[in-house]
Amino acid sequence: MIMNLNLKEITNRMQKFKSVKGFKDILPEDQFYWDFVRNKFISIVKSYGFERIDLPILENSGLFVKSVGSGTDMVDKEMFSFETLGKKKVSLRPEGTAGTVRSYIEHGMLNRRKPVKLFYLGPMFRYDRPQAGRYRQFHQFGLEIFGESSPVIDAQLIFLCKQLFSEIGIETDIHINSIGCQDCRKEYIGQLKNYLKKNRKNLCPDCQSRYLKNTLRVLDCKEKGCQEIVSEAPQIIDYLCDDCNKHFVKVLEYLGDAETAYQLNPLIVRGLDYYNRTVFEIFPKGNEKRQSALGAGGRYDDLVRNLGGSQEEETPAIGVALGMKRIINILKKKEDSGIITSRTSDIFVAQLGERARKKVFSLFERLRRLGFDVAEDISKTSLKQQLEEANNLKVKFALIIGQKEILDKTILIRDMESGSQEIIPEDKVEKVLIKRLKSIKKV
RNA sequence: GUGCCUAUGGUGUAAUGGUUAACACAGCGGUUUGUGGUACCGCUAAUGAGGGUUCAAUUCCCUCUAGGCACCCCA
Repeated sequence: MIMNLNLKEITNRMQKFKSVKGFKDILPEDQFYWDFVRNKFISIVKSYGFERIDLPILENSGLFVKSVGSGTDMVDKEMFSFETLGKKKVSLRPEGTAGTVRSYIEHGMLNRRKPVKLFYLGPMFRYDRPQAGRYRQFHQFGLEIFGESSPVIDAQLIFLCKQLFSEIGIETDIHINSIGCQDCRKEYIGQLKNYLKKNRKNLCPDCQSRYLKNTLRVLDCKEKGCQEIVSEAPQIIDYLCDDCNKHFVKVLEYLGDAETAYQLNPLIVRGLDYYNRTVFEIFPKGNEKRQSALGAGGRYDDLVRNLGGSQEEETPAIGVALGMKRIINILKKKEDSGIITSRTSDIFVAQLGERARKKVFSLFERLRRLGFDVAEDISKTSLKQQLEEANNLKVKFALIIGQKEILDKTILIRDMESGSQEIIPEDKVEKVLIKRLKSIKKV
């Protein structure tokens, strides 16, 4: 019989079968954190009127090319794409908005009462090089609102994000900007190019190419030289058209009234093509490094039409995506997160001998159906091992059934804290347990 | 894709160019088999892979692999 395995030997042997780079298991001991965050988010978001939508992980590659945009790194270099046996080009979704919009159009949701508020959660995939807070499969919680252009919606969504985090004990900084509509952005990019042209020689090599391909991204370059140049650059806010400007001012106004602290950050431009007007990013308080962003979002008023939705009717929209793992990492670091991180129960059912063991089958089920939080370790034979497990589960009472109890039709009830025991008739178990658990909870 | 760093039981750490690689936690078992938490005892279990230098390598060097970090980009 194999007593103990050498894990190294095993992993060497199974080298080829180890988990794929950047793809992680979520182990049982971490599930408490995931459940905690998911449950909180879902319940809050539901009370804000969002409905859940579950979308396929695989979409036609074209969907992302058209929405996120060719020319973005996400689409050009980071998608897990392949051909199906039917020669269709498909990709693992690198983000959630595109699929949600696709579904919105495909199922005629434009006929629903507006605004249509949806939330999703699930894995996304990007072929990035893994590092702190970044994985190739990562989990997002996303919110999308369709059919409402009012700036109050922008403000509400941002406000809601702030609430989500504060409810799980994380304080955040919101960075916000407006990148205008297509028209004013075009105007601005022209101006920016003009300005950068003068300093073009001093830009880093990356920015040289950004200048041509994706001028806006020069704004959030990390190079000192570029930052200096950028600090003097024209800001998009000064080039917003009337409508965009009004919209943005209103958003800030609503946020101000809701006492949601925010920071104007003219350097936020977002890397995806579909954004317009309001864009924002959420950071843990005091930590504004790019890779620690907990979430980001913005308006995408033209995306529905661009993906083939109603051409006559406007479908303005806005959304946000939150990175689950980064959130959980923060919670795990916090000593006092208020999350119970191990399995617990109220009652443990222990047995000694074959007849008692058979009895426990039905007793356990009887108590469980009555709503008790009950546990067992039915494969064990020694009482010692069973009480040990009862202790690990921090149960209040252990029920012990052995030969004697079977014959007498009784049950031994042990108070795990005090160690005192009492023999009670089997048919009174429920009553006694209810009474005792109640009295404990009162105290 | 570019640069840098790391690799010792399941986990966290220690030590060494030379006898049996140490410690803690976890796991398993025991302290007379119908009693957990505390205590005591015992057991299991490691130098990522390959090559080189050397009488001798876990230690020094190279390659590979894996992991991490920063950049890029992003949640």
